[in-house]
Parts: sequence; structure tokens; C-alpha cells
Amino acid sequence: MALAAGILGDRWTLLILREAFYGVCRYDDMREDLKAPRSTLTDRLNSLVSRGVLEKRPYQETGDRVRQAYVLTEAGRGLALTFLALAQWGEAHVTGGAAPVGVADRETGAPLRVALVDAEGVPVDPARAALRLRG
Amino acid sequence: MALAAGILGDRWTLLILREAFYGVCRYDDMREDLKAPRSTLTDRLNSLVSRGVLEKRPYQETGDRVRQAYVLTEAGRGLALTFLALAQWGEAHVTGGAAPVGVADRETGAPLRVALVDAEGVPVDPARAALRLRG
DNA sequence: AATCTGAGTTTGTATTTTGAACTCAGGTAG
DNA sequence: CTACCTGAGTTCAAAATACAAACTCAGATT
Repeated sequence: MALAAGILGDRWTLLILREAFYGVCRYDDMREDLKAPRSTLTDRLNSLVSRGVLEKRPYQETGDRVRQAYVLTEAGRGLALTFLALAQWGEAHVTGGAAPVGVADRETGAPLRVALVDAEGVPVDPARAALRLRG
Repeated sequence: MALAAGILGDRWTLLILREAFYGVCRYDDMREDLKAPRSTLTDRLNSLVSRGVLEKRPYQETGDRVRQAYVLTEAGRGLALTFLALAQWGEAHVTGGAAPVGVADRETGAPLRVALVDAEGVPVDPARAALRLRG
């Protein structure tokens, strides 16, 4: 987990990934949303690409030259649960008057939440969880 | 969620909280585990306390003076799901040869995992999730 | 030929981080 | 009483990072 912390433990990185989850994938769009300095944004994007969380994908809008889009890789999409859990926590405990967001099924609109479950999918109280070495 | 990112978006903060979840609560123990510089550790601990994620609690070992322990508050314990999701991701996608850890029920030892569930607790594919404004 | 745009790079300054040394309070040994 | 030890910090100068603003570059538009 220290490795994961090394990847995500950065102010901008978390925000960049949030953008990516929202579907923003262009440099200048991110820069405008986040108001991040260009050099820092470039640096963080490169580092996420080199870590395999984002990938650069060429795209072309008609009548324009080829550009690069930054999109989540399979590994990057795997962070969705972590982000949803974080968003859920933020909403429950930070409540800085920010827009209250919730997680919902994108098709049915049914409310969803992140939970700890056992092998059969039955929810379990998080207080019961412990990290275990496996072997 | 930007607020949450502001709290957690820091290399040391994530590691400090991991220590807290492991039950380490003394300044010098954290310092030794993390090899963090003293001034940085002091700064991050204070900031976590002021944000209500940790609290300072006085404790006394017999034949010694009173000292402060840093323990998770209710809000801090609420981050458990986020951390478990992150650990699960790290194990699945970072796999840097680090110790493979899993989440298990601390009493029964049964393996657990973090999952997205609907209102009835039925697991749902994370790809179906979308952040929604509520109101 | 001049201008615009997205996506960077460069650069010089401001802010943070770091490690090493110092402090302080209370406990223990001689 | 004096000297020394320990946990938990402060202080401080040096090194690393982040920042804003200006510059670059390639292809599209006027």
C-alpha cells in the first residue's frame, strides 16, 4: 500500500484522477478546471502515464491536427471504488457545504454505496476488517 | 471531494493514517516506521487533528509522565473503507512485489472485500457507478 | 503573412521539505 | 543534588518542489 500511497499521495494527482473519472481527458480542460500550473500538470500526467494509471491516446477532431488524450487504463479504472469510497467519506464527514454528491447507477439512477462484504456479498461492518498478510 | 483531496492529498498524510489504522499512535513510533522528518510529521499530525481526523488523547504508562497519543476519531475511522479499497487496488494493480495483504474479518478470519452495492446490499459492477448531484 | 490554439517547455522566484542540532519536562541512577 | 535518558517536539540552513509568467512549436485559419 505504500506504493499506492506513493502514486496517489499528491494534491494534484487526486484531482487529476477525479477529472479523468468525470471524463475530462484534455490537457487544457484539466488545466482550466483545476487551475493547476502547466509544469505541474505535465509532470503529474506523465507520472500517471508511466505508472500505468493513465494512457495517452491520440485523437483527432475534424479539421484539426492529431492530439493526445489522457484516459484511464484498466488499472486506473480500478481506482473507481477507492474514489467512490473517498467521495462517500467526504460527503459524510467533511461536509464543507460543498455540493452534496452521491453515487448512483448510471442507467437506472438507483442509489449505490461502497460497502465491505464477505465472500458471499453480504455486507459486514468495516470495524470488523483487519489487514492480513496472506500466504 | 476536493475538500477530501485537500486533506488526504499528501504523501505523508496517507502513510500516517495507515499507521493509525494499524494502531500505531505514538509520535516516535510513527517517526521510526515512516522515517519521516520530525517537523513534517509534527505538521501533518497537527493538521489531521485540526481537521478532526485524528485526536490527541493523553495517556500514561506506569512510572512515566503523561504523553499524547494520536488516535482516529469517528470521522477518521470512517476512512477505513477508502483505505481498504486502496489497499485492494494496490494489491491488484501495483503488485510491486510488496507483501501481499488482504482484508479479513478480524474475528473469524473470513476474507472480505470492498464492493459497490445497491440499496439492498446486492453487489453492482463499479463501471455502472456515476457521481450524481443529489437534491 | 499574420494570427490562433492546444499542448507543452523554460526560467527565475517563492514555498515546502528535509536532516541535523537543539530544547524541554519529567524520570532514573549514582 | 548532579548527570544522564527518553519522548515529543522546535529551530534553522540547505535542498528540492511548486509556481506564474513568458516562450516555443506545429498545424489550421484569416
